[in-house]
Amino acid sequence: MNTKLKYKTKQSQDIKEYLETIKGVHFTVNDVCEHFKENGTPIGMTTVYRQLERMTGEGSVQKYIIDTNSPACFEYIGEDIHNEKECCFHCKCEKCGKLIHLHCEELAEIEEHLRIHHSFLLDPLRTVFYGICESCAKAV
Amino acid sequence: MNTKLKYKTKQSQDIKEYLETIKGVHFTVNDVCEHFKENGTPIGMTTVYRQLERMTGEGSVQKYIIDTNSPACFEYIGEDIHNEKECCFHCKCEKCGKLIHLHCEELAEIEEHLRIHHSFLLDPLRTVFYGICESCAKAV
DNA sequence: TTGCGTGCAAAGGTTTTGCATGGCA
DNA sequence: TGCCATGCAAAACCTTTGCACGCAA
Repeated sequence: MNTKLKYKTKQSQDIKEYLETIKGVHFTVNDVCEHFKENGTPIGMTTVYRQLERMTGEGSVQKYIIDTNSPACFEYIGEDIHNEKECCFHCKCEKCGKLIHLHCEELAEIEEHLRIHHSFLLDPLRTVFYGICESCAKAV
Repeated sequence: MNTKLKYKTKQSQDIKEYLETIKGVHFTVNDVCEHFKENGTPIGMTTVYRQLERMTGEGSVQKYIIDTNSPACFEYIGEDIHNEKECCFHCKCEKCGKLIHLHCEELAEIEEHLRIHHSFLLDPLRTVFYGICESCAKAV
């Protein structure tokens, strides 16, 4: 599945260039397609899926599955991931569906706690905290 | 969506009875359908979906989304969950699929932290920690 | 009798696959 | 020229929805 890219095609380069501009931001396959459609140089949906799958395998892109009936969510991390020690968590609002990006040192301690006390190696990129966000809580 | 059950139908009772026998084990909608098909009293797929959705809303069933291309995973927790003030977390091993129940006071602090520092009301029943369990980590 | 739950069929949406074409090396 | 990446179309898949029927109260 994680086939290496052997040819440098215009599409794969365009996708990578675009992802560089939205580093750290969540997006869907459709978002990418729309961008290039508006840009005047449309890229096939299948190609986007395949490129993202490849990049996910390489580690430069992270894939999140938020809910059954919403499209998969991706995030471009970049190729220098190994330099960053920063731990990233996600909160998903069950009401409005908003996805919140958390870079919190204190939460990173969870990882340590689980490892030491429960012998469980947490995958922070895959783990999503579900609950109610601030604005939705106020609305009630 | 989370409509209350007003009539006690044979199907909803059968489903609940079956789930009692597989408490704490994860299953798919198809698993439930297959059980009743083999049992000689088939229950429609739609009904299973709707009952599980209702129970998820009530909190007696937890829903997990493991991967994009695999069906949603459910777990029957039971109805006595609300009597427990204890905070219950789940860890899911990404390799063997094992589901680990955690009753840890220290982890309950996450809830408080998210509420105070991030204004996020965590839903512990919905939240799953993903990672690698002890035995799978040793196997590597 | 009232109206809720059921279940079939169909729709809806996301993701994957087959295959011919075009582009990179 | 050889072969990979592309992209259209179609398939595959899970899940939801519409609607008529049957059953619980």
